[in-house]
Parts: sequence; structure tokens; C-alpha cells
Amino acid sequence: MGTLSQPTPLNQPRTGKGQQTKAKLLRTALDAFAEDGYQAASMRAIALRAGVSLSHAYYYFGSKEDIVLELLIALRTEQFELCSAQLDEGNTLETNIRIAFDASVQVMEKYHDFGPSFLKVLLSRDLENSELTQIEMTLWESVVVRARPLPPLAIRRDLPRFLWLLSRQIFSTWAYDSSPNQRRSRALMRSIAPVIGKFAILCRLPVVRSLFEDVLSLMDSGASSIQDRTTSTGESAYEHRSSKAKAS
Amino acid sequence: MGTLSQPTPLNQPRTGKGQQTKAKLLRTALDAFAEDGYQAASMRAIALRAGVSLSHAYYYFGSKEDIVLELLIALRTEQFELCSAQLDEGNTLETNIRIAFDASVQVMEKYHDFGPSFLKVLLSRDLENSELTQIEMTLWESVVVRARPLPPLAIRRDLPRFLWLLSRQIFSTWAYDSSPNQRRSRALMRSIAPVIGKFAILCRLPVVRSLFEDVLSLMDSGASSIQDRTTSTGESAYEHRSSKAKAS
DNA sequence: AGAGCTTTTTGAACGCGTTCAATATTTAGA
DNA sequence: TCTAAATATTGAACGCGTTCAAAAAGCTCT
Repeated sequence: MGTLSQPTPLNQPRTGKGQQTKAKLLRTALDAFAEDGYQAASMRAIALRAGVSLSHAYYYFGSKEDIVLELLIALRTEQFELCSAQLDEGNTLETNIRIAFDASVQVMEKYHDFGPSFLKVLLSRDLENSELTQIEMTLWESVVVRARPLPPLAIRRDLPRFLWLLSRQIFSTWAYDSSPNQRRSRALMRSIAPVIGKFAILCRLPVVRSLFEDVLSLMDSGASSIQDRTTSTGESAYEHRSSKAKAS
Repeated sequence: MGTLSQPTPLNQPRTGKGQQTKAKLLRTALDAFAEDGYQAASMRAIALRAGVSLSHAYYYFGSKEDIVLELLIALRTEQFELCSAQLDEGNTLETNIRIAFDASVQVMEKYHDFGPSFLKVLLSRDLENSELTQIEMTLWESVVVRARPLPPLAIRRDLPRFLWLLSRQIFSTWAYDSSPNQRRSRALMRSIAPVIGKFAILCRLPVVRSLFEDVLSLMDSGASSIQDRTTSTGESAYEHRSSKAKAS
């Protein structure tokens, strides 16, 4: 449970009252976000609602973005819990992908005006914050590993990462989607599942599979350098070593 | 000469002096951007430097983003002119892609701190502004149609659009690339050209080609709906018919 | 020349996110 | 218990992008 791994990047509450204040601040902020939207839930409004001064909000949260990140983590957790049961029913890969995206839209739709802000957080901090990434990766791991039939062995290891990277692209589309009720990105999510299903099957052909590897390595070099992130804070429920790891 | 196609979305200079002021404002802004960077080149600084009041800058430019868009257009134009000659030398598709990306990096590197702002403009306004899109599409048209040997007929028509969409993804990586000297996104651009080259060749196989079509339609439904945009405002200096137009 | 119109220009304000020196409060050691 | 350091909290400011009512300057017609 230790949140003491960081070299105090910002003030952590060191006393009981401090933790209480920080918690209340966070709770209030999330409520204000949900009720008033991104613009109206200003730092001033949040601080006022939490009964602290404006400047004190910055004692525990370095910026408004930090709080937005907390919201994003909460939403992704909610998404995971929402679709976790459905993923256990032994569906197709295609179905599982659809389930995951559906849950995403269901959880996020109330927060669409946070889109640009979410995206900025994602793009500018991939590296340092790993809690969010772990939640997301766990979700896509589940999507793949609980699918029946299992995807071809050749790509089973890399598919979750691919889906994760893909989901971020989709998310960036959703974030700035100005069509009514995000119709366009909903359609995109709906049509992407069968393509991946088809693609996964075709990956049995060496030609297609080598393309997949090319594409994945490209996407990877684009994502913010997740090089040797073997041991980050805490161990999550997914392992990454199943394939090689014995070469040494 | 009609600049009256829009329902006056913002004040256009109606007198000679007005045009002069707007021009000076824009010139000054672009200079300030180049010299001082995004943050330091504030609207106040620009207005001061141009010798007008702060609020007057908003008479001709609705927001700072509007001016950033002008900068982006100028840079893309510069990029096109920079690599246009090289594209005429009958190189491989792979080489042409590399030339285009190299020019992009060369023109943009001084403006890397505009990345997030550029990206926001691109994502939030794809639809309304078409001048930028036209410049970019012309570039990728050239990349494809001047390549020797020509890419397979089956994909020759859609390849420019694909490359354009791809280039925007790359751009979004570059925009938030915090590695020293944007090393990471440079590497990405370098490694993407051969993959596309390989991919274009493999598109002769029906299997791969149908995947390409799937992917393209997915990317398209993600981009902000550019449906039938046949005739937009004014005719720019590029033609669109050179390649087929006689196939019917 | 002057009245009535449009176009251009301004000054003053608003609310925002963020910073910082200073103050109040709690905690720990003698 | 008194003191001194550590922690928590505040008020006032800064600069930013943006807005708006009002003033200044041009133009047109009689």
C-alpha cells in the first residue's frame, strides 16, 4: 500500500488531517467535474466547494491536470469493473473487443467535454504515470486471454499491447468528436471489432503476420518510451514474461 | 472579388488600411512566434509589437488558435516547396515518403513547442478549414504519383489519403515527443517508409489488399467527416485529376 | 460643411490557472 | 511545558486568453 515510492514530487499529506483534506478535495473535485463539467468546475469553484482556499488546492495537486488524471483513472477502473463479468463468458475476440469499447463509451459519455483535457494528460505524461496504463493494459489482456477461441499463438502475446495502442487512437478520435452524441466515434468503435477479428485470423499467414509485427513496432516507437519498465510500483494482475524470459 | 462566401465568421478588413493592419498583425505574430516561442509570444506581446491595442488583435483574429493555424499553413507550404523538387526525381515510393517526412521535420523542428497547440487546431477544426488539408493532400498526392515504379493500381487512388491520415498520427506523436531533439519521432518517421513500401507491394495479394481497405475505412470514419467536399472556397494551385480521370 | 452611416481602434474589465511569501496550526524533543 | 521545526493553510498577486461597450476615424450623400 506504500505510496512512498516517489521522491516527493509534490506534497503528500503527512498527517491524518492532511490526508482527510486531500481526500475531501479530491472527492469534491470529482463531484464538481461530474456535475458542472470541465469549464465550470474551475479550481476556484472546487476549492470553494471543498471549503479550502484556492491556493491550498495546489498544495496537494500540482495542477488541474493532476485532478483530471485522477478522474480518468476512476473512469477506467469503472469501465473495467463494468465489463469484467461479461468478458468471462467465453465470447469471441471480436465480441470481447466490442464489450470493452461499449463499456468505455458508456462510462465516458457524460465526460465528453473532458476529451481534450484527457487527451492532453495521456499524451504528455504516458511515461511517468503508470497506474492508468496498468489498468488499461489489464483490460486488454482480459479481452485477449478470455476470448474463445484463443487468438493465434503467434500474436497472442502482442495483441493486448496492440489493442491498447489502438484504443488510445480511438480515444483521441472520440475526444474531439463533435458529431451529435459522438455518433462518429461510436460507429468507428463498432466497426473496428470485426476488422480486428478478421485480422487476427489472417495472422496465421506469414505475410500478414510480418505486417502485424511491423505495424506494432511502429506504434510502439510512437508511444512514449516504455522501455524496460519491468518493475514499476506494485505488481499488477498481468504478466509479460510468458514468452521469452528464459533466454538469459 | 468575393471573400463573401462565409457568413462573416469574423471581421474581414474592408478598407485598405484595414488590410494593412491585419497583414502587419499577422506578420508580427509569425515573427514573434518564431523568435519567442509559443508561451512568450502572448497576444499582448504580439499586439504591442504590432503597435495596436490588445483587443484590436481580436478584431481580425478570433483567437490565438486562429493565428497558430496561419503559422501551420505557412509551415506546410514551406515544407511542400522544400521537398517538391526532390519528389520529381523519380524515386521509389519509400524514398518519397522519407523525403516528405524529412522536410516536415526540417521545417517544424524550430516550432516544436507549438506541437500541442498545432495538434489542438488540427483535431478541433479539421472540417471547417480546408486550405491546410488541401496543401497536405497535395503533398501526399505528389509522393504517390511521382514515385517510380508507380504503386499498384489497386491502391494508387487511396494511398495518398492513407498517407495523409498516417502523417497526422505521426504528427501527434511528434507534437508531444519529449525525447531529446525529438529523437523518438524522428526514428519513427525513418522506420515507417520501408514498411509502407513493403506494404504497397504486398497489396497485390488480395488478402492484404482487403485489409488495407478495412484499415482505410476505419481511419476515414475516425477523421472528421470529409464527405463530399468537391468545391470549396476558391481554386488553389493544385490539380486533382492527373492520375486517372479517364478510367471510367 | 455637417449628419448619418460603417469600419476601425481602444481601455477596462472578467475569470481562468498558477505562484509565493507569509501566517496559522500541528507535531516532536528538552 | 516551552520551544523549535515541520506541516497545513491563506491572501494577494501575476499574466494569460478573451469579451464588450464605447470612442475614434472614414466614408457618403446632400
